Amino acid sequence: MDKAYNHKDYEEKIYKQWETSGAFKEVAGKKPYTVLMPPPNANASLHAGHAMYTVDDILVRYKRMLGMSALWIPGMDHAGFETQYVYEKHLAKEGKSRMDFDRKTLYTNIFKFVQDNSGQIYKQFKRLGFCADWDRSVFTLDPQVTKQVYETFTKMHTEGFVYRDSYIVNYCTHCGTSLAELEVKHVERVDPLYYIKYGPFILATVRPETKFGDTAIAVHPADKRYKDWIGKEVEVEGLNGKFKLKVIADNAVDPDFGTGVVKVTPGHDPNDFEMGKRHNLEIKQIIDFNGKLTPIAGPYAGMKVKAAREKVAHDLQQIGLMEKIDTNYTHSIITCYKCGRDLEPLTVPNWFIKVSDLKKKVIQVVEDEQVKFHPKRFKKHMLSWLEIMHDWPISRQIVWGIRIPVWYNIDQNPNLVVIFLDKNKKIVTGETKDLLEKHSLSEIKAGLQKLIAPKESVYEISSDSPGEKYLPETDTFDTWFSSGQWPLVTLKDKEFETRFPTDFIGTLSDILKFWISRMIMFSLYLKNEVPYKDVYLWATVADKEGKKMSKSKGNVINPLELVDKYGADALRFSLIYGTPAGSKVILSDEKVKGMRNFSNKVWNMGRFLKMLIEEQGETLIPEFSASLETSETDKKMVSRLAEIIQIVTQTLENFKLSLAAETLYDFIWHEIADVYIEEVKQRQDKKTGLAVLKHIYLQSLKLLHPFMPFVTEAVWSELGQKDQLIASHWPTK
RNA sequence: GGCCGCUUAGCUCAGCUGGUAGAGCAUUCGGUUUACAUCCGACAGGUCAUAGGUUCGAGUCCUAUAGCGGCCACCA
Repeated sequence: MDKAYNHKDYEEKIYKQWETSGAFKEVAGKKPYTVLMPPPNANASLHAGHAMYTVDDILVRYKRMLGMSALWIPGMDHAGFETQYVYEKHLAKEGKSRMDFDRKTLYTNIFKFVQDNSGQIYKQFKRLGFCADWDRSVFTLDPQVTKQVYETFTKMHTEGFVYRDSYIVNYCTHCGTSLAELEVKHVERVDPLYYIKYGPFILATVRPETKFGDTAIAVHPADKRYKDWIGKEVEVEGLNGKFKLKVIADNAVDPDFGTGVVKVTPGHDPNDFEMGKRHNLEIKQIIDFNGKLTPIAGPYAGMKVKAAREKVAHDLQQIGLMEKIDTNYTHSIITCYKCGRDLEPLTVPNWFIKVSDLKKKVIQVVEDEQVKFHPKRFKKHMLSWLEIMHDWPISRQIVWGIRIPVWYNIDQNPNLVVIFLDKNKKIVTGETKDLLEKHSLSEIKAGLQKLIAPKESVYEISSDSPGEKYLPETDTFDTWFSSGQWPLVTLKDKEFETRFPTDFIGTLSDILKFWISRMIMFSLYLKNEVPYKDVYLWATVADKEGKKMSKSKGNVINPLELVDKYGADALRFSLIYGTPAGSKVILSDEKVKGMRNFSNKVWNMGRFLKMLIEEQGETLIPEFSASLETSETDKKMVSRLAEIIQIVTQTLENFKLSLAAETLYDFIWHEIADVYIEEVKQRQDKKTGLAVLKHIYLQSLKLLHPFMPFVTEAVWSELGQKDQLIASHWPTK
């Protein structure tokens, strides 16, 4: 044995041994324990956050040693928007964009791209020692997933949970897609606040260019200044002729902002959109998907939004309708988190899931703790989110994903808006009834990029085309719609009898509401059972300054560099030691180094023990047993071990992994090494002491194994143990 | 504005169902360098944010206040 534990000599070798011996497989006839791995993006590579999967690995190893049929099922997510964006950046380098391809080609290309880049992350997971059953890996675009998603959609449609409606989305006219709440970035900015004359009123707005889309004027119901106007129609002088607007009263209006009067533009503001729903207001689309004003804006049609804003403001000033401009107004705007440009709220027809009935059950199981959260406070988070959870728009205007299985008959729907590449590869946009005069249907089908079907379109649900005269829906499902069914697509049919609900799932708090809530919802809807019993909130990995690691901050640490330097065990222990669930962990070189020292200590204890035994003559050391004549110190250590076993088992059962790790660290280092070994070392006759010491040390290796699998396995075999430590039994006393 | 969390040794943080405080790192001193990329021992360092309350007893429960952080909403 070398003087120091050199992780590079062991990790790869040991991992192979585990894998080829089938140690990661389930075992027939034993009580099942099931953990689902949250699927990382298929084209991603490992970042510090993924290293927190260590928590899952520890539990799986522990339960396996307890004698359960532990199964950790891995997978990968196609990660719709995220992946398509990465691919498009890649395209941009070649001077191309997605507009150069028809839908089908683009999809195929992204598929190839993902395939080339995937697999990397599993290799990296293996370097961290993760003991998942890799043969069971599921990709969210695998046929069985698509099949399940289609079935769910069809069932929900039949039972009235699916509807179409226009929906206001935060649309990036540059990236050509709508963004989810998660993808939106809020930015503080100073913009001019225009006070413009509006009929009898003066109102403040930062967006004068949207006035062509106004369909009401609103005031607060309790505002005395405007009380008499409520319900009346007023005539407003515009830049495009006069028009009449109704004055409505709505609580959403802040009487203290500006003059207390606001213009309502349901087509281009989320707040106004909601107000429009409450008051049944007309939606006028005055900005198109290219970020240009539509013909409704009259002389301003075709102008880009920003230019139009300046021109409108200027023109209003010219004709004396501009009261004043506050140039010092700070407000928060939403921007695209990818390209940084301002987002445009636009309405598009969207597919929705009605959640009010579905979420009731979810609230109940969370309240009853059929699903438990660790730490507990996230139960409250979840409940408060569920309360405000609104209907779920499930369609995304991107290619990379599972297509919504809907088809439109062209004879029945003459007004489908179609964007396609004609046979000369030129983009053509228009409505089917016009397009079909110049183009054949097959030409449209071949070059199809996007289809926008008006809300009242007639459609059929089917995975394949129902006939010749059909065009497909081009929207894909929200990624959460498929990953929300993760528990249902990872298990095999018969496993629902034995492994469902699964036992445990680990996650980060930021996707608790997007992912965890939806999995529970789908699971209750389709199986009438919760998907798992315990939800563990991983700590977020932060840098030395305590800031969350993110690419944009440039403070990411590649965990593999730390593995190279200090070993997988050291990194794993750093993430667990001193890190309760739901907290944050500061990953610094010093900490990992400190933990490397611990793994080295464990190694040297084993090495020293072996030396002492060989010195005494191996055959002369008695077997450890309860009847062995031992000294007081030996006895004390044996009972101390029993206590430690109890504490570690208990803390693991309660998901207090950090306490378990700290207990082991202290016991092994400061009780066994510092005190007990030192004492045995001094003895004249070491034989009995060594028997006890060996026993205690080996039992401790078992306890430590889930946390530091490599060094424990290495030293275990160096001490002549024949069977693998990973397959040994968890000590009970 | 709403909700949640945090505030404990110089730093990073543990402290479960209440019984008058712990670890790691750093610092200082000593030892070892024939288990240990070192390691061991020791000293020092905290009125547990503040103010009330419940209790025989509170870092631990309750209320209020302050500072910090997070999430959500609003921002026309």
